[in-house]
Amino acid sequence: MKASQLLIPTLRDDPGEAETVSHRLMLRAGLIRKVAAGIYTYLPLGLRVIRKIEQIIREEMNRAGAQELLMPIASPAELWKETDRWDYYGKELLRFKDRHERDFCLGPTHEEVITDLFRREVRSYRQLPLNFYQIQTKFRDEIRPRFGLMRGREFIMKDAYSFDVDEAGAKVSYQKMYDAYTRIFTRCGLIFRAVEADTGLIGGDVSHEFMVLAETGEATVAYSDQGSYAANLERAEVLPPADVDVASLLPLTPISTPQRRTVDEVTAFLQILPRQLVKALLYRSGEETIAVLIRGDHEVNEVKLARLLKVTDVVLADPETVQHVTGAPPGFAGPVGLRHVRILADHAIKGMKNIVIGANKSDTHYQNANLDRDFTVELFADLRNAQAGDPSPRGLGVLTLAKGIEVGQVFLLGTKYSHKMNATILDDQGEERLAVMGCYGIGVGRTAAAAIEQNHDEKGIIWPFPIAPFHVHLLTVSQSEKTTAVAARLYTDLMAAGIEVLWDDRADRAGVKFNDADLIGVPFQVVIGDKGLADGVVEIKIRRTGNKSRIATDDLVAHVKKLSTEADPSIA
RNA sequence: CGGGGCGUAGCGCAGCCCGGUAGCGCGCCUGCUUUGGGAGCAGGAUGUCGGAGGUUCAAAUCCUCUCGCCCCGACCA
Repeated sequence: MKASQLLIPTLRDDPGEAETVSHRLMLRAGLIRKVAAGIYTYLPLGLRVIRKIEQIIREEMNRAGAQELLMPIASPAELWKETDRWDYYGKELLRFKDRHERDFCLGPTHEEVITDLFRREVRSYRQLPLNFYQIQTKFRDEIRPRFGLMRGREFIMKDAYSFDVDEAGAKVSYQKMYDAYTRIFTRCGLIFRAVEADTGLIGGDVSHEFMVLAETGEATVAYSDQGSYAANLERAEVLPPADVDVASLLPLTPISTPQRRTVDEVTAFLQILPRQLVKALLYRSGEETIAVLIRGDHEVNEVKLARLLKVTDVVLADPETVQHVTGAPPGFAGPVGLRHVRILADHAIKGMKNIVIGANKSDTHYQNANLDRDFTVELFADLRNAQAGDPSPRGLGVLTLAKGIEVGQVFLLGTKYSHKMNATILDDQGEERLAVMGCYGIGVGRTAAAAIEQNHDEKGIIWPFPIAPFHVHLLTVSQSEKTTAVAARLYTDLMAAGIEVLWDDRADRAGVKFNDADLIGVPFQVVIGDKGLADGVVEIKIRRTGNKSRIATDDLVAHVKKLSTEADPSIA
């Protein structure tokens, strides 16, 4: 296509509203424009990238045996009430009423709608397994949309739902999707890891997230430096420590710690290490208050805590509650003499001796507090975040932490939805059985954003070839008749050879075109000008490496074809 | 929702403290020159100063309310 006929509003300056790399570059390169917080228009160039990613997804989903359909974006409240998610999903579900005052919502995900379809249309195990997918706009009224397409409220998602007659079949379906996802993100040119994940609101038992490793990621991934173990930090298991402190018990001693509340303040004041101190944190879960003991240098993992308590979420208690429960302001809580609340502790506490801990009295801590002698713990559990250097829970290597962008997640749902919505089929014995489900999502726009996070330099985007908006950016750096004529011919020839070409035919100066081309990030730039044509050559620049070479005009098409095939074998 | 910040021309910003003519750079339009890494000269257009109310002879500027947006935290593809 010709740049003179496309809206590609590149920006010379960074827009003030964008901080992250992908958000900034998407705005600057003219891929997207904001309409409202977390809601964007995809401009022609941005849409081409989206369509490329969708196409890769479509091919791999089809190859994995899934079938495409399209569900509505508006869905009636009744379906959501069947699974209780009308209440459970909270404010993220954007609700509205139609003219007859009937409740509707914009679909944030489609388990209810697809399960409804399934129970109406599928009767027999002979029809299974089934896997339906769609690529569609979702709406989640996020608390805080941010980073452009990374976390929008309205976003394009591929969601798939598998139905099997039993758990074993569901696992096969799950594995097929896992494999398809691996191929999809590989084809998109991303460096990613599949990690064990928490199941959150969607529910179910087994889940993996596909994380694109990037500094700007919102999630933290813990992975073994030697083994295959990788998990979202929310879920990463921590083994109980092997070593036990064998020191002899010293007498419990109160010590004045005026105004020293935090771990840093107390340890500095007492000249001890954070690992010799235990924090007692009070959490609220519904009406209940729970004390959690955690080593000074560790962090509580609230997802683990909530799972242990079998609740959906826990929050730190407010200062009033702390005062009420412990009799002291926050910063001085401890298990010694603490009554009326359950006391849970991380495994690491078990082996500690002579610890420093809050005394439930303002400006006071205890030294040499000891388990059993001075306080008791109802339950020890894995309640902390993994840290770099922790042994891998699967025994091989130690954990490393990295930031990741979650571009996809797969869930083995089991019968959570089929049970609530009574989605049954007849098995080979003529018995009614609940369908066993899985669900599988990919954030399409987020994948594009993640690709930019991973592929850019100071000049702009460097698209991986398979998802680039165009393959070749043709730049005419002269307005001469000869240059224009050669460019027109190459433009046609390249397209005839199946190459997607963006021809910058604008009357701008060379510098403007070069800079825009580097910003937009099409993999190959072909520069046509009088200088080169005098020698019968054009120049080709590889955006990623910056390497430039001169190619005889007549050899260009074959050369580009070869480069393209190397860059994406699947187009051969 | 809590904390922080910002709304002035298409974009990036100054002006606000200390009330009185709305400004700069880029972009845009016209003409001439230029034409291989964001051109030069000349001329030109563009603002409900986010909105409403108030104070004042006078408000971008002070006060009150309100809306929007961004960033940090709790949620998620």
